[in-house]
Amino acid sequence: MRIGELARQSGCDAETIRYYEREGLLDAPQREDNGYRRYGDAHLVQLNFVRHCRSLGMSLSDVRRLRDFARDPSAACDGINSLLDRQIEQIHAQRLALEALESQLRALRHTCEEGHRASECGILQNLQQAAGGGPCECHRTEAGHPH
Amino acid sequence: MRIGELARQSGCDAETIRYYEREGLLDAPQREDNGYRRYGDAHLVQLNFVRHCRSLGMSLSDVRRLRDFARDPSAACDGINSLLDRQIEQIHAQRLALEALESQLRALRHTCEEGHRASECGILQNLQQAAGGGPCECHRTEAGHPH
DNA sequence: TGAAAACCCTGTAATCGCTACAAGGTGGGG
DNA sequence: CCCCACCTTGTAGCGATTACAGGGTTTTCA
Repeated sequence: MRIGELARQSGCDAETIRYYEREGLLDAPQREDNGYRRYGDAHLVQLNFVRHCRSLGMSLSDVRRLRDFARDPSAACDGINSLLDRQIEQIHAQRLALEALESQLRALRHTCEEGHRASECGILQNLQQAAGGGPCECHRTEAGHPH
Repeated sequence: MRIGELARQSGCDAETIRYYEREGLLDAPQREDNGYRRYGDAHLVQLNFVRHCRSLGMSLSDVRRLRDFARDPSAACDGINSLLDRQIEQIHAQRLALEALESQLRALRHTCEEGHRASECGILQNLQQAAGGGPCECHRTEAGHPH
């Protein structure tokens, strides 16, 4: 199949496929006489592998490492396990950070209703106070929360 | 104060400060005869404002918009509120995505213990199966989960 | 006084994972 | 023959920094 067909079957943009080839994540395909890339089913599997890993939040260099493991079936798989452990740890930390962020933003949001002028806006007041070194709703400490 | 001092007081790298100035997030400071930037306390407050908004996950263009609101105290603050609402919605969606990701990764991780060879590694098997169009632990449907 | 360390300047390129061109070649149908 | 869809390579853009290179200036310490 040609690159457009591979793009359709994988749901991946043709330019992204060429990008993966340049980055060494996809084997370079044969070429037709006119220079067009000619792919086989093995390329589709390779590409799905990359997309699936990406959907799990892995970086392209992580995908490259997994591909290397897959090509050397006798190698110890401890590297795979620790790669996943690191990935889980990273996602976990990001999730905790986003949870904190969301509650900070909600606290800040509660300091203003609609229809004010900017000078009376609790949100803006909080942000400006914080910039001046003062306290703010979004970064207040747990102790002493009035709710 | 000079840029190094401002960097120390704000906890922001000097190169980042120059970048903010180029991007119009920080007023251009006066210059000494030798061309060095000379900042006042107002600049520190401006910079803290930017850093605080960034710590809430806002983009630089959002910060610019907030700055514009802060400079026009008589403007309606509805724009500020909806900016925050959009920001909350975005962070919320990201958090949900990360939660799903984390549980997918943990499910995948459980398919392998240490000390195997790569060919026996459940993780790699799952990833390769998924690439071939088959089922995988990380993206299985809720129904029929054996645990 | 003189040298070294620490600071400052501008401008440019790198990061990551794509995405979007520009400028051209190829293939098949009406 | 023309048009449209497809393919090629190469280059530049996104966002928010970070990291130089290649210079000039100031401070410090012996």
